[in-house]
Amino acid sequence: MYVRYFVDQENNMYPDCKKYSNGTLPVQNFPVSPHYSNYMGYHNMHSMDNHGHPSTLWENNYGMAVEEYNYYGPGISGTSSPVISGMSHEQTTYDSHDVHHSGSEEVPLNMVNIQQTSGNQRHQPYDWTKKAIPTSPTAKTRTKEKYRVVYTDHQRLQLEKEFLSNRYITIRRKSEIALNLGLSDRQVKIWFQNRRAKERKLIKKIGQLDGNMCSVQRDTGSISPADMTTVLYPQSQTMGGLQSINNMTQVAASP
DNA sequence: TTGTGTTTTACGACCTCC
DNA sequence: GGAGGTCGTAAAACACAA
Repeated sequence: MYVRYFVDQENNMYPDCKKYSNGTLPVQNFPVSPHYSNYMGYHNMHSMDNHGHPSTLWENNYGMAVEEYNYYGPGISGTSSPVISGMSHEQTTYDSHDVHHSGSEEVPLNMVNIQQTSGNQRHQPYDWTKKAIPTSPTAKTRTKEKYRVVYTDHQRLQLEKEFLSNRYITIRRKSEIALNLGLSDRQVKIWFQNRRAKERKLIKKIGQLDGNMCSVQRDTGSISPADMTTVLYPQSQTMGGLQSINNMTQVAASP
């Protein structure tokens, strides 16, 4: 559904190299749209109270997530990225121990083991819990007390890996990643949205700095996401870690 | 330490599609 | 009508120079 929409949209939107000056992505070979009419929403998003105990700050207001999906495409076929060549969805590893279970409840990683991430201990565990937390389940907006967690390096790294594999995530993969990383489906979805926006921003910036983007496409006929990834992240083939990704993006973003 | 610029989550508005 | 998309933006988190 939406996939075809974007294929069409992007085909129409970016018939030529102007797409880059618009800061948008090149056309991708997206899979045929998955059937996800049964998709009912995202999983519970848990939070913790001031004592570090899980609480359902944002309870699922949209019903239970449906675990069964009729069909899902094989992901982005024909877009095997050289950046992560050989890494399929199945090969993208997630550490099961990263999902912390408290009783029967699954607690988002970033709210549980921040202290475990990135030995530099840049993030202080539970710092966010020290701030005012809406006491009402309905107080989920940011109007008064903005609610924003900082994802762990591991979460971001895995999301980056997935993004390098597929710019657009299928319902199944979204659920899998959400489960494995202890995030909600909604968080994964929004992360991908923000990540695409970030890439468009980078592309736009690069396009402004270097008008060669048009010539790149002209020379290659069309530029694949993998090619674009190589342009954006020339050092990322080793996937040495999130820090390298961050450095690369910062380099790409810097004038 | 502080001020400032950048990046990262999260959301609302609006869109298209089915 | 509900899904997810982009776009713009708020605000927290972060980086870094002074």
